[in-house]
Amino acid sequence: MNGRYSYDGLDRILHEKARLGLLTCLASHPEGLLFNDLKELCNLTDGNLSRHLQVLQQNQIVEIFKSFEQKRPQTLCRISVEGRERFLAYIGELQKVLLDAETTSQRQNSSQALPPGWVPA
Amino acid sequence: MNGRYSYDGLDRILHEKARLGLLTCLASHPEGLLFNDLKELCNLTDGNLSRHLQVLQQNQIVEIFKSFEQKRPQTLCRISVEGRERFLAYIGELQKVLLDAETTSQRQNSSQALPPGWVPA
DNA sequence: CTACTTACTTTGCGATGTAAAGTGTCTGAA
DNA sequence: TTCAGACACTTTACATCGCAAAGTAAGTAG
Repeated sequence: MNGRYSYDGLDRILHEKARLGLLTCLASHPEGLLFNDLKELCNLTDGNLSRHLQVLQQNQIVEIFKSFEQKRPQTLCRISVEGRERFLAYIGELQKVLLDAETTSQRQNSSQALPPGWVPA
Repeated sequence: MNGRYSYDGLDRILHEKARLGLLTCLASHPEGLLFNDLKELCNLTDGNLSRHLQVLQQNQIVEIFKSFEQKRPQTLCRISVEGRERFLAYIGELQKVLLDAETTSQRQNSSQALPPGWVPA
């Protein structure tokens, strides 16, 4: 059996600070969001956002659309059906982590009271 | 103001699949755990575990102790007081993510019905 | 004395995330 | 009409990171 605390369901693609923010954001806005909206909502730089969207698109987690609005290029980003599924599965695993974390024993070890024979490394 | 979805509280050191497992595990076992217990609980290879513990120790998140039990070296690992604080703060931020994720709109976009003028990238 | 096990540590390297630089188009001023 | 600057991204370069594989050291069995 796999380790109780291995959390294999934590999809590497989604388990990334920036991308986790992006996906959470996109999941709450199923109609899609523009590049600049995403940039500000997730507090990312242009290059950063571009790169992460590329990764998400290549993994079929988001769909990217282009157009020209008022003579300027615009990028619209939308979470895909598959992306939503993967995101929900990921979130489910996160809930497991939180559940495990809540069972954290309250008693503190206070950096002392170690059986003899142990020396700090 | 920072982006609504930037999740700055997601401490990079803790926001790592393996280390998140390790910390969750260690937080639930404040008396500490042996190298091999951790290895199995978190389903990690020796090298992997060694490396992550080193990172966690250098960041004062865990304390490492050595001893010889039955003529074999033993490594005991325990979450530090500071480590527990950082872990709880991290978990708090995770809860925010889950809360945001739950507000996910149910209506699906079904990969269609896009305003005209948009073309797939 | 040799091979094997245990308990890790170190090394090497490919993959990843990010800042900085670059590209292309449009707009307004000189 | 030319040049600077804004806008909307994309590409590049690099340093960091995670991980598997190899290495170390000490004890044990044959």
